[in-house]
Amino acid sequence: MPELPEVEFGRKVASAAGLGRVIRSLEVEADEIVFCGDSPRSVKRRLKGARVEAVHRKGKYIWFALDRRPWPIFHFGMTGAFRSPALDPLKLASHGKQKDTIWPPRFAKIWMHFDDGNELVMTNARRLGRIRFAEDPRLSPPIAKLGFDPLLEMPRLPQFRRQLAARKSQLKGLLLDQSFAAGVGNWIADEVLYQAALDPRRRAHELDADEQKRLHQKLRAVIQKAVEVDARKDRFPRRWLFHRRWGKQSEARTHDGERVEFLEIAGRTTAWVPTRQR
DNA sequence: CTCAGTGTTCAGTG
DNA sequence: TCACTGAACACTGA
Repeated sequence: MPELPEVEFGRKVASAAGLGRVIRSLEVEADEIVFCGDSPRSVKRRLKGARVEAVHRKGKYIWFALDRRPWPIFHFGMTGAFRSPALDPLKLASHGKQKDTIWPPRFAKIWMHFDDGNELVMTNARRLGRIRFAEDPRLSPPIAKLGFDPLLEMPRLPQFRRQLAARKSQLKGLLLDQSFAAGVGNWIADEVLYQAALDPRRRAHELDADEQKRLHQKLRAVIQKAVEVDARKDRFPRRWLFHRRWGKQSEARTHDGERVEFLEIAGRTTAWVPTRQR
């Protein structure tokens, strides 16, 4: 589920639930993997009684600015999410008529109760997500190494051109590299390359001026649009490759009837349209 | 029962 | 150092 747009929606959920409020109490799963070795007791000690002064995101990471340190950092892995009755994606997606109104949701790893009665849960079914603490998240290991966030700090074209010229990797691999563009994941990389009409195997440094410009424009546009609709797939434009890429079906076609093919690049399934991407 | 998978990290190779 | 690959992580859901 989570690439930049989904994580940004998670930030909104956390913000709606907890911004400006005090964490009065919390339940914490004993999970050494997800909590990076921290015990439930130490997680509670750090969070209980703290006020959430801001909810930040960079790339696929979310962290809280609390009124005391250290601050918690959340990463969803492949299956995590924030859930809150204050802003529930499942309710939104089904116009309120969802059978999945179980609370707390399955696979809850941390369940925060705020002083006004609001609640926030982070779920993580496959345990590839992480919750860790840092004195200054923006300056510490995972987040400090990230490249630009395409929603918040998209470089201007001249600088983007220089960054491309400095990289010899394949475009697909480059877009997935979080130290280049933070928050791009597998489907966004494919969508951007499809819309920019670029072969995912092309090398970054060999793009011509027009190709650089298309990549720059589509990277920004795809992410902006997905964020604008709160990462709701049913609201992604109908002509996006996104709707056609799942299941590796040999008969897959684009909106315009072009053949969708599949490659493995950088260890990930890559959907692309050879008749269009050069 | 098998297996892909929307993510990250690390060891190993060239 | 860079570029890249493969494996590991963990476990659901098809």
